[in-house]
Amino acid sequence: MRETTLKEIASSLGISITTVSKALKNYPDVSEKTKKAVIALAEELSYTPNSFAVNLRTKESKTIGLIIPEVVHHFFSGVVNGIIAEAERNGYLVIILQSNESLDLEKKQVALLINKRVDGIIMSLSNDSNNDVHLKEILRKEIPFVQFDKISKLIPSSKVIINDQKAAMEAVQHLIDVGCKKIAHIRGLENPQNAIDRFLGYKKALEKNGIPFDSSLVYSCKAITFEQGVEFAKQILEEDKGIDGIFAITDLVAVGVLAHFNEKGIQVPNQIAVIGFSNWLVSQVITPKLSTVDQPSYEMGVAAFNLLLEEMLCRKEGKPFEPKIIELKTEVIPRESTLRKQ
Amino acid sequence: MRETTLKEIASSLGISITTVSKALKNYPDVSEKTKKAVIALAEELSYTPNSFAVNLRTKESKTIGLIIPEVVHHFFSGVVNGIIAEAERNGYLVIILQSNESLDLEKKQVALLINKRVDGIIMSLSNDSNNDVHLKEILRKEIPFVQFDKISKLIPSSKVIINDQKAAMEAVQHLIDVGCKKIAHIRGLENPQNAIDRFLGYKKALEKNGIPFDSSLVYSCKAITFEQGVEFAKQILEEDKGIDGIFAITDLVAVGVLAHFNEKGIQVPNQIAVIGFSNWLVSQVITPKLSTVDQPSYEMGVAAFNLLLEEMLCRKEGKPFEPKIIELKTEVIPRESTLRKQ
DNA sequence: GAAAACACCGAAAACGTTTTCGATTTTGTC
DNA sequence: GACAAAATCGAAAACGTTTTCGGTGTTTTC
Repeated sequence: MRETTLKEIASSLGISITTVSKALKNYPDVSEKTKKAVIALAEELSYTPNSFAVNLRTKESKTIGLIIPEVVHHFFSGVVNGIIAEAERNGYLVIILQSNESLDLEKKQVALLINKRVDGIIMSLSNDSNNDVHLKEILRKEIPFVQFDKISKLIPSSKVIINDQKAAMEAVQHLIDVGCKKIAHIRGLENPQNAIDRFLGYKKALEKNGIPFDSSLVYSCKAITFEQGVEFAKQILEEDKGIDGIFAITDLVAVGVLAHFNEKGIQVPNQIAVIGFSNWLVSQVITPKLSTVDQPSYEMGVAAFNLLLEEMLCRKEGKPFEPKIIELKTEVIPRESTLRKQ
Repeated sequence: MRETTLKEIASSLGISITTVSKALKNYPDVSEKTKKAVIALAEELSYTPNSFAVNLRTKESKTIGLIIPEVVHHFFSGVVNGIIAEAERNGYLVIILQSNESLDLEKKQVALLINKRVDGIIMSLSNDSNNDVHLKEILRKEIPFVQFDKISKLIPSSKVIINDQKAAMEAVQHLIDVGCKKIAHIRGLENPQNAIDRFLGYKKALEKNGIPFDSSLVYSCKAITFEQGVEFAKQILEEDKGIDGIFAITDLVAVGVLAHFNEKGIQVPNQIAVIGFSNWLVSQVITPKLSTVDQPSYEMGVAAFNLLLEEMLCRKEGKPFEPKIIELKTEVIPRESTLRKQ
């Protein structure tokens, strides 16, 4: 299947390649007559420009790269949606790579995208990634770059984030508002900024309400799983410390807690109230429905792409670019797991 | 940031571009000495070939396109994972597009991929897609093409599928095996082959066990949602037909059913047993844990890419390609929602 | 010592497009 | 009718690579 080229149209019409090209791009120095003829023939032969040649000539591919730790995660799926949709709306395609939380893989993938010469890169870092040379390389090459969600504060690029600390504070405040006096926190792994910030938010909320912080009420996940939630729920019941509220690092873990409480006949929320984080699909279909904090994932994707686009346009004109940071609003969503009957 | 080119290396070493290119690609007609020199300098200048130029010259981009109805779906996330991982392992990148179940969008996206000149296309069709011209166009252009999951039987391309009918039969057989006598089916939308095949499997299983088919026991979803499950559960209880088993088109719907039954105090599985389909994450964390049918999503992605790769290699050598169909095994996963205490 | 074989290199074409700049033709003006 | 201005076109370079094919010069063979 030979594809039609400008050359074919040109020779078929007895004019030059230049003129054909200009006609199709509506240059002012081509007569209406020839424009019509060219466009008609192009249509007939269903001409479409060879993007490889265009890329080479224009030095851009209208393609961006996206690296995320995992697609399966509900939150990332939402972001991916937003990025893809917004990119497409602007004539860009998206190459997606998954680091699977592996720093090595992440480095390889950055290198891959750089030498594919994508027009820009959007990333959410893997847990161990921080200030490494592969991220600096992106900046050094002046490749438009946006970080979102799991970011490195040390890399001065545009960013789209939520205020995890504030969001966590609000979640814990919500527990306090419904009457919880002794609130436990099931926190995430050690490294990720997310986990740290949410923990700090938990602490601050307690402080603000004059509740003394008690480190024995903090349970640290070894992995972010349902089973981990079940386990801590079991432990909490056994320890019988009088905990009446739990803030979990994420919905999946919270659901594990709920499952165990259901099994043991613990009344949620009246005995113990539970709130999660991220508004996973599962939080809406579990019994009792899980209160949580909604992260605007789709909007995050849209914002990330738009920041990238801004930088791409700016760089194209040779101007220097000033990174921007967008902080999106989160929202506590109260559901059955915290709605106490007074 | 100027990127190093072959030309720069050549003039810097006082040799021709040709020789540099050959040296880097380890051609036999370059002396070891010049090879070493070239490689050393290339390393030093951190040369990487301009992929735009390579694409143009070689007419391939080592990039494939993937169109799916939605990423958020747990099953598709798994497939995407498999495709991306296997593609990367073979030096290919993946451009992902989402049709959002819109035929129009799907058509545009196929056109987009075609004129991006991806090396191949993998697709799961939107619900209304079937035998349309955009799919035929892919074949006509002899672009390597693999369909998976939601396929069109009318388009002769390679395919990776599960046997929905057989899987559904096994699910229903499982219900029968645990003692269900009157089994309802909550089926999917009208068009998708999936929904049709699962319905047929339901019917066949009944037949095989001498249970008369009763069309009033089939409930048709208007949308595949949790709420739809709740609604049908309500209806089933109100109608009080003596239904003691339910096979739902997918886990999400089944979870809706369970939620309502939980609320109404219906004993699952002893009064009514429930089985879903697809093994969503949610099925493992709901109470009672939902029996379901596991679809090997990751393996599906791997298989799809490998079929595509096979065709890409074949076409490259100018040979004709014979489409292959791979059928992957599914497995009934019995959990609490069907495990009756005898 | 001539012929053949071999080792090494480079010129040049090709991939298909975009854009600059100069050339030609047409139109307008007095 | 002469000249300027405007309208229209095309040659050619450029993007950076890959690959064919021919040309040297050197070594081997009998």
